[in-house]
Amino acid sequence: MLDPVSRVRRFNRAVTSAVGALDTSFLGRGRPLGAARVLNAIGHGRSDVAEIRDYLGLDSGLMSRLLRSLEDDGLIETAAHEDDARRRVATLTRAGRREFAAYEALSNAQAEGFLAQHSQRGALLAAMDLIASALTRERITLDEMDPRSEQARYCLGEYYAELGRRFKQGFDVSLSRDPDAKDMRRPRGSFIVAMSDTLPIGCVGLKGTDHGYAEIKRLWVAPAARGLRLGRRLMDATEAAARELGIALLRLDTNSALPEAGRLYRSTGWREIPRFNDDPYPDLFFEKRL
Amino acid sequence: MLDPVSRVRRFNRAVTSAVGALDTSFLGRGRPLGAARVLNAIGHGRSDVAEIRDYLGLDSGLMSRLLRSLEDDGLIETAAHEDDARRRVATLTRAGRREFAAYEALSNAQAEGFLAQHSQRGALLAAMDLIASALTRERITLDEMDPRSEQARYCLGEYYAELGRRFKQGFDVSLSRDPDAKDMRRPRGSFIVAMSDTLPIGCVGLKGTDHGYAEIKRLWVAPAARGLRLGRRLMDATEAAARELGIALLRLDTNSALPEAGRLYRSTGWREIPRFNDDPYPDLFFEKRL
DNA sequence: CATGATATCTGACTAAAGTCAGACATCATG
DNA sequence: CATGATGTCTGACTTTAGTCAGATATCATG
Repeated sequence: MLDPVSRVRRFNRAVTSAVGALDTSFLGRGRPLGAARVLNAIGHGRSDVAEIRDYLGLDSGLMSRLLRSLEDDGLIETAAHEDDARRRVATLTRAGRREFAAYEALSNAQAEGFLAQHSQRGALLAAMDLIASALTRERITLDEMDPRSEQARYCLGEYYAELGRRFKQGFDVSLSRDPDAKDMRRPRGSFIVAMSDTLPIGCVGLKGTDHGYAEIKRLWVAPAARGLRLGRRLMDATEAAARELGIALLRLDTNSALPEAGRLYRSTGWREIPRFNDDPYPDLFFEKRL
Repeated sequence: MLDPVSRVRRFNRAVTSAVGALDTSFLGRGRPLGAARVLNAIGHGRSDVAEIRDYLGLDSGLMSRLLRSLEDDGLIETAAHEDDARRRVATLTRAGRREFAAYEALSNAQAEGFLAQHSQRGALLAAMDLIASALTRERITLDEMDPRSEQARYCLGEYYAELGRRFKQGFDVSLSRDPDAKDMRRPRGSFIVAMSDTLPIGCVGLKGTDHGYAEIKRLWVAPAARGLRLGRRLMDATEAAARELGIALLRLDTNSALPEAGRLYRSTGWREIPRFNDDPYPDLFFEKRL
């Protein structure tokens, strides 16, 4: 009935009017949208004036006036940046925090209302995650993190849960050779998390060993981020980290129940090799020389 | 990592900036957004001025001025409505059609660009359909149509395809008792299609018989529209149509491979009865007295 | 055919958003 | 410490969007 482009455009129309409705609800607090947006940006932790201006795409003159109007209303205070007195930082006053909380309540109510009208929340949220990830694709960052960080542990938890679903025999991490965190930290290795906004959507570990090679472990991409070629980006980033650490040979193991992983490795210069460990889960083994 | 409300809000943020970008691309043609929107509404076949005003939510004074500016630019012409000289209808001139085509090209390019950056189109489009249906929920209409209409045939095709996927033995419509179109037209029966925008997203047929009852056939809801309680709305509408036609007893057959259908019938006053036909596919039979 | 309702248009506004040039203080650099 | 770059601010605009009170023409109705 509809070709793909028409389907995207139907989505655009639907979403345009929904965004308009959200904006209108913000006007209910008697403040123009521009000022409300600046207040909310500050409330969400963007204190640096230049950063807010950049985020909202505002002219410096307009930005200055919006800040002044919020200041006059007693909602924010501005001060010189402590490292650079040309820059200004804005913070909410007590009244500003109250006002910000009111906007937050509006946003939350809107979101809850939307969820409440739908009886299949899981599918709806999964669709929203997928689209949010696709739309913010250029803003996904790959950050090297401690494998014990909250973000890393979240990714690993999701990864193990997915293996449990996809392996016929399930997955019990205690039976697998769980890499020691310190093997995935500099200088022995590395752990990279892909972040979209504040949401971790993928990870990969580089585990140093004493056997003349390092291993790639825990490559995972959130279902919502699949199709964005994030797996490849994560692999490229780990290989770059490995080169930086002077690692010349990489190995990894995987399972044929994860065909997309095998395809990725084969298409990016990895060569299948015989089993090189006795982990019970993998049945495919690869190697790549850097 | 994220609770449902935060996930919805992440989606809102992503979408707000995407919508803003689309608006900005429209400004590239040197015309304010308001005028561009009116031009596009006319291009998409909304000729009646009041209808456009209602669709875009514009004040009559503003609308009038926007029309005048488009007219001054030679892009549209307005004339009195042929049935009611108070109303005006707007049509594109040759130059207007050219300009509209340029906007269409921008929209299409944007949609294509978005699709092109994603390697799992099917999943992305399914997510967009789902969200578009959820967002336009209040604008879904149930329209009685000829079962031979394009919209009805599209729904039936999707319905058969889904049965093929969900029945272990597949589904061959020629083996099933395919109802005659005239049995699903007034005065013997009815066929209702649920429309979202111009997209059919569900259907149900009421088939008149000569056995003292009518049958509900072909109840289908598009995957993108599930969770909106559309199945129930469709059933309510058919039952209303049946009452109108003086039908006192309804029957239907279904299959236990479609558990959501069974749940719907049981929760809306249907009573399971013994097999009443020799169709090879159904294994569950229901009846409801009106 | 008088009357009230409806659809559009015009004039006279206001508010919000955005633009631009230049002023000013501060910073980084040689 | 002179110089050019940077970040913010102010004043003086323009454009866009939106509001509101009539004016005008037409329609539906009794």
